[in-house]
Amino acid sequence: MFTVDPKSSLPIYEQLVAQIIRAIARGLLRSGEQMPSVRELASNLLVNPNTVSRAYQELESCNFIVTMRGKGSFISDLPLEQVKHAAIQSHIVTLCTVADELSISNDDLYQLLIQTREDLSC
Amino acid sequence: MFTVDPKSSLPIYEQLVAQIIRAIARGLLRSGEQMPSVRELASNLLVNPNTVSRAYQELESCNFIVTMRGKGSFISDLPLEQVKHAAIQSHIVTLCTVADELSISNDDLYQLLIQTREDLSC
DNA sequence: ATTAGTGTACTAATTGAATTAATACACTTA
DNA sequence: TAAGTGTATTAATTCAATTAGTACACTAAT
Repeated sequence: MFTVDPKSSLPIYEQLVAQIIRAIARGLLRSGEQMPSVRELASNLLVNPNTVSRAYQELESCNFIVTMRGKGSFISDLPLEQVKHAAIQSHIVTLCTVADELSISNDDLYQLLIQTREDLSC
Repeated sequence: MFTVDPKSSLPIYEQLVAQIIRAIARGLLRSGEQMPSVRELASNLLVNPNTVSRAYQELESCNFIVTMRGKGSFISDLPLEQVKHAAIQSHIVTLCTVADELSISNDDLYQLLIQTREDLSC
């Protein structure tokens, strides 16, 4: 279900986080569904269980999953929109901070955003 | 004119970059004006000339200043708006990339932006 | 109680990037 | 030629990030 490249400069646990978020956003993983156990996934991917645990902790800190010691990790049942907004918030704060420092207006910011998204989708 | 804290976790050259950008955005440094030389500023701040040079290079890569070997570094004469947009572009790309991954719409993004900027100005 | 399953705390090794400095070089102008 | 400018190169150092080994803690079923 998931794959990992140990040679990538992107940390293994980040690779996992990205894949799992994508799977949730696409509806491949649904609310309440149980994730593979830390040891099981670690064994499949040939990495240390702590590495998978780290990924799960990142996901839990963004409320994408809920984890219960002794039971397992489960896809969160919070509204997906809410979770996604929380997940992107830090990036927005960063952008706004820089925009403030440079005195860039909201309108300018929005124009740049629209343009950039169009460019990225090509 | 500028100050620096060697004990800060923020690198010295980043501290300099931030201060100089702020000074330009506020009009304290004007188009065409010559910056202090690398050695002079380094000597004032008690840091290595390369550290100042690094800051100047960052600024030049964002087109805030123009630098000429043997002559000195000068505040860019590009339109300020253009320079500011270039300076914020990388943050926008990051945000858009994450938004794509989470399938967040432009409208949602804009709402979050507006809200965050209001919150920050309090 | 025991067992097998779950996640996690703690520690330590290792790597690797980031930062800064020393030094020597290259260019410009007077 | 001299004194000023920025910069390339190298290396030392620090420091955070990543990962793994191991032992612990919790849950549920038997």
